[in-house]
Amino acid sequence: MARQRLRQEDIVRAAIAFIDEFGVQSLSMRRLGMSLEVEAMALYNYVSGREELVSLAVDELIDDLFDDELMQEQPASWEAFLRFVANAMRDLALSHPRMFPLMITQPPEAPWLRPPLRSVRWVDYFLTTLQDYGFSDERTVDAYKAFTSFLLGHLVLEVSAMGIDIASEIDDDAGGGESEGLGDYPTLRRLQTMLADDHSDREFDDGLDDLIERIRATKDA
Amino acid sequence: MARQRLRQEDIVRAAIAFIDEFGVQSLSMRRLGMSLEVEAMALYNYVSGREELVSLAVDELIDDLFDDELMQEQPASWEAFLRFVANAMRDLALSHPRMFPLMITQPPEAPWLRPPLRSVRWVDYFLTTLQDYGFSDERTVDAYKAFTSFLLGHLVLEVSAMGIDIASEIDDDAGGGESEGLGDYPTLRRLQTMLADDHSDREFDDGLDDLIERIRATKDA
DNA sequence: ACCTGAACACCGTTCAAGT
DNA sequence: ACCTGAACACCGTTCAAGT
Repeated sequence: MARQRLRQEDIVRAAIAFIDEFGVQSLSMRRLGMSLEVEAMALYNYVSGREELVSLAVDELIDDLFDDELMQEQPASWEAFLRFVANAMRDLALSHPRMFPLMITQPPEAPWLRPPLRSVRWVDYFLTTLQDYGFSDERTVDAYKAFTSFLLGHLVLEVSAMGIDIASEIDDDAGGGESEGLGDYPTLRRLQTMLADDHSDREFDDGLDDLIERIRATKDA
Repeated sequence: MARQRLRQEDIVRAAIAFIDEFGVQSLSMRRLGMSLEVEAMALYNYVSGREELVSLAVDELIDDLFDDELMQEQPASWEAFLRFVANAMRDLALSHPRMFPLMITQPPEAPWLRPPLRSVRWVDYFLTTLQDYGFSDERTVDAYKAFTSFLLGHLVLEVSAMGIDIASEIDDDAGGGESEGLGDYPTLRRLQTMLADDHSDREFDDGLDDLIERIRATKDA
């Protein structure tokens, strides 16, 4: 049969593709094996089990982001750096909406690694860069905390608004069922279209501007 | 045997207790049945399946928060209201750390319901209250978006820092394994203790103060 | 009306056996 | 060294049967 040797990375990438398409709940060792034209049990030569596989999938995505986007060029300022990281992470979240909940939900390597920046390599790079731009230790840590908290809040909301059901592969009732039974909630009914208006891009940029403004204000205080 | 009749609410509360203790991944219909001294298959008379059960568990917690905390008294100002809701939600998240990821990860009733305020009743009440304090339509919606995004960011991070593994019931390697292999990351190593310092309470309060300040600044603009 | 027990089609994972 | 096939202990869910 001239079967090619499996490699852990191929398995992990297949898992990411599978989760992107069908959701984690649908990922089984047997089905993933099928997609790789191998018996499920062969996967155990490369990963210790399903749990580790999911964890590796998350790590892979985070590492990709680091390698592809960041090591390229040095940004011109710390503001540009924050914008760059924020937008790269946002692109990642929006292009893998079924993976993103796992990124923030899997336990990080250490409790002081805050999602979605969840690897020592990443966080060290982030902190070092800020320090290179003259941030003190205190301000570096403050900025890291404010930045992660901002990023997380926005991205979870954006992904959630995509209506992805991380649990099932089929949406029973897709589409924007509008004002179903909102009769008892007049305020909600009146504001509904404003709430549904999607200004994610602008909200994200404005929030980021705000954050940068606040960091700037305390940077040299 | 004088078996008591099951009720859906008892099943849902048992599911919450089970998830709190062991995590969602450990919840099975058979095990939950055992904890209620009933065969698993009896549960299907009250819930359509495991998926609905988890969804009901999330709703139950959100409803509890609404009933227990909010309907009590009218707060003295919109600032007091926001603080009240924020702290109530934070208490809920911290006392059910294994449920919280489900609250933000389950698809909401409508995509414009932003977690963790994920019920029409809740959101209508929130919006109505702000309007009672003189917020215009635009400012109400802006405040709602800023508030949910703030709350989500902070709470996800706090829960994540608790190191809860939503996937498994046993932590292989619990405890604060400190500076394992941080040799290649000097910045991280130096800032590690500052990062690990838990100032969640202060960060939350400061962030909330900030948010309220920003909302105040635009309220009558 | 509600619960049970057996059954079905799946899981994750182990392990002896093949090559 | 790596993959397979059978096996084990579990799942969620259906359904006929009991009471």
